[in-house]
Amino acid sequence: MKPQLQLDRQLCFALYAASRAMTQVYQPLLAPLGLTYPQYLALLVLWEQDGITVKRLGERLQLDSGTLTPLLKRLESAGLLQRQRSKDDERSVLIHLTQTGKALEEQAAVIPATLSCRFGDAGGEHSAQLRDTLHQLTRLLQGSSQP
Amino acid sequence: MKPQLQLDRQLCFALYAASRAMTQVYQPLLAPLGLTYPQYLALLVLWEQDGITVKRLGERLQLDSGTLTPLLKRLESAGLLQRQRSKDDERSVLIHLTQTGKALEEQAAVIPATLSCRFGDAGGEHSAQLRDTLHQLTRLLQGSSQP
DNA sequence: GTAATAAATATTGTGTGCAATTAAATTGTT
DNA sequence: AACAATTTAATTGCACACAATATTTATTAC
Repeated sequence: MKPQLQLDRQLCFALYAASRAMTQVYQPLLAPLGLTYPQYLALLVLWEQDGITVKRLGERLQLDSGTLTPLLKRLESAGLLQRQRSKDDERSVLIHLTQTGKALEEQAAVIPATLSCRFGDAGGEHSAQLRDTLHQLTRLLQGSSQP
Repeated sequence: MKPQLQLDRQLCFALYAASRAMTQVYQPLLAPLGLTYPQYLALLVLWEQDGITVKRLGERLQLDSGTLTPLLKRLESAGLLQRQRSKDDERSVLIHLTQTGKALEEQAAVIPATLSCRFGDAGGEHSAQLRDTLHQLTRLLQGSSQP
């Protein structure tokens, strides 16, 4: 057995397990809103900036059209947003929240509060530091594949 | 706009993005071995402990049979392992690496070295600390859903 | 101004993840 | 022993991720 291959020593597995555990914590909070976790992330972006393109959304979430197109179609048929070709540049598709989609932000607003109640420090100093470390790591990892 | 809903403030998104970025770094290193990233993780466990059950593997990876059964079938048809019902308890399925599956460990062994070369500290103190923090977080998150 | 190139999205196909259900075997209880 | 409850995998169905390709539109070269 090669020690450098032990599962529990792998940063990659620690990330993978933590990310999935996090998703599972969100899932019951999102179910009442009829959202999946990636759909929620997409809406976080749209609540910040409505009327952006699929490309811009993909940049924020680090997801490509292969993932976003069907996801956005589902949100569209749920009545939360509309997709329409840009008139300036007909290659682009603009995403606009509907009133329903905008209104959902009110219900989503309680989620972070619920989580910090449940986990104490979840919104605090410690978690902000971890978050920043992870963002740094992400940049480092992404930088390596595009020299 | 509600500040507590900003994407970049969410620990959950930092995790999600980092985990996917990590997977993408591994992907080109695993492709020559004919492995996907979750398949690699499963093999990490099996190189540590051959002949375990699907249940035990699922406990280590935090994955259920819905994910593992098809994944293991693919590894079986790739000739890396065999699945057989336990004679002691016919509910269980034992997983045994083939010679090919065992031999693959040699090729996989260079992956951690490649990564620490590329990222400097990737195998060092700093990353070990991040890894432990993430494992703690995972335990915290998992504990909350099963009181 | 047209041909080549690039950019944005959509489509296709494969492989996860995971909830929910099913099926079979084992264990516990009476 | 008989039967209920539990355990273990497999199956089904849905929603991502993502590579690869196709399609449409815009930009660049000439």
